[in-house]
Amino acid sequence: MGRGRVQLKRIENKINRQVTFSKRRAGLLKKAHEISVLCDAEVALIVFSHKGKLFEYSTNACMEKILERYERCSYAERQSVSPDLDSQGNWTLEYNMLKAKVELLQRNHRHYLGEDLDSVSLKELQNLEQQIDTALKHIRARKNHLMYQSISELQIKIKEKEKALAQLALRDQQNDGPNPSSFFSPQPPLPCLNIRYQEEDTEARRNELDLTLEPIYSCHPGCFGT
Amino acid sequence: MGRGRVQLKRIENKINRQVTFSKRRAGLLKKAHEISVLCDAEVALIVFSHKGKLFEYSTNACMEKILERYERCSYAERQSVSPDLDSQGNWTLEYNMLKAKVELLQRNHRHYLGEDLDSVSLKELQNLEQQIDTALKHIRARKNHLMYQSISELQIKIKEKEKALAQLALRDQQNDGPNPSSFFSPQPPLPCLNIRYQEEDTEARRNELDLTLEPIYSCHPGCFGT
DNA sequence: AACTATTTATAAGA
DNA sequence: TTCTTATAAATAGTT
Repeated sequence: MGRGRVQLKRIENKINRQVTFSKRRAGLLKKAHEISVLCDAEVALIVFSHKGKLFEYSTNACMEKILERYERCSYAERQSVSPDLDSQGNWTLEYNMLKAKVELLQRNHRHYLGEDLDSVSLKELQNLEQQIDTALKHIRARKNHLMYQSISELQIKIKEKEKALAQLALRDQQNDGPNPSSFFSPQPPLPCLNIRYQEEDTEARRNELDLTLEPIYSCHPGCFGT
Repeated sequence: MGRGRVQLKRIENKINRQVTFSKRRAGLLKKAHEISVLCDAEVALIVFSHKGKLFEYSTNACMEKILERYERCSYAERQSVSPDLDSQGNWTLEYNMLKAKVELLQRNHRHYLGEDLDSVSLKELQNLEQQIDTALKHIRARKNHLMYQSISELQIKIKEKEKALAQLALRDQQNDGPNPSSFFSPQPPLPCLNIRYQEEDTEARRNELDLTLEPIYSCHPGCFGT
């Protein structure tokens, strides 16, 4: 488009190059705008001149949005290109803080399990020991509480059963006349608690309330891999 | 450029729009490439079709570099553009996973401290108790180990001091002739260990090795605020 | 996808 | 730079 064919190679003449740059830049921006309007496309065009001057066009003048969209879309294609420096500003700060937090918590976690203690000082060990000792007391207290609770519940249940049986026996007696076999004495409370039943019951309740808790105390928590 | 003038407005006919988009897109990419080569310019061109498909051109195929340069250059112009939404695409996923991890770890943490046990089932309490009991044993073993170690070190130190004193006494004796006062018996090992010294010594070592450990076991770890 | 009549872009010159 | 103009390129509508 012009007098004489154009070879696709750098224009060596500085003046010519500058002139051509101005003209073609205008054309390029115009065409970018046109396709954007005509075809309802989103376009971002960034041009740096040889001397470093910046020219840009973006649909609806929201360059950032388009660049963001670009990063999102192109992520699927590239696998691990470093993310926009731009985006790193706030995100990476918080992200890295979170990461540090996780690491600290995990180390913490190991220490609470009595692992990786080599780097822990004597003073810290003493603190740790005291905290864990306290924790153990709380846990045992809570456990005892739960067990006493279940004992009470079981005893109440047994009493209800006894009452029901007694009423049934009474009715039998009224219907069939006196019957010595129905005059059994109330059963004494079971001396041996059915702890197994208690466990299952409690676990069932837990599963209703909090499904995510299960793996926490397992020895190999899947989601906390190194 | 074509049969009939083109109005700068969205092409309503879907087929037409799609065709025009294809043609003009090719032209635009070509022109972007041409200005890049002819004028030694750096160009980044991003086009999203109406349907969301991404097309791009960038000088030397280094889009990220150019976008970074753009961000750097345009930063001076804009003052406070909101952080990239773009970055959110990939980031938020990982970010949210991290956040969940932190929450889980923190809950874990509280449980290991014997707090917030209301939602923990009896079975879990038993696991927890056992794990913490084991941990406590490890911690106490490690603590004992450290204390025995420091006892040994202190005893060695004392022996060395004794030796030095004995030699000094010997020399005094040789230089000044026999002197009954220099014939003191070696000091017996201190019956009471100077634990305070030990603590400070250990803490000093810890501070060299690991500055970040300090707040872990305090009751109000600053960086773990709610 | 290919063709072609036109419009547009632009290289060179002023 | 900007304007002009001859000509190359791009492309709208058609096949």
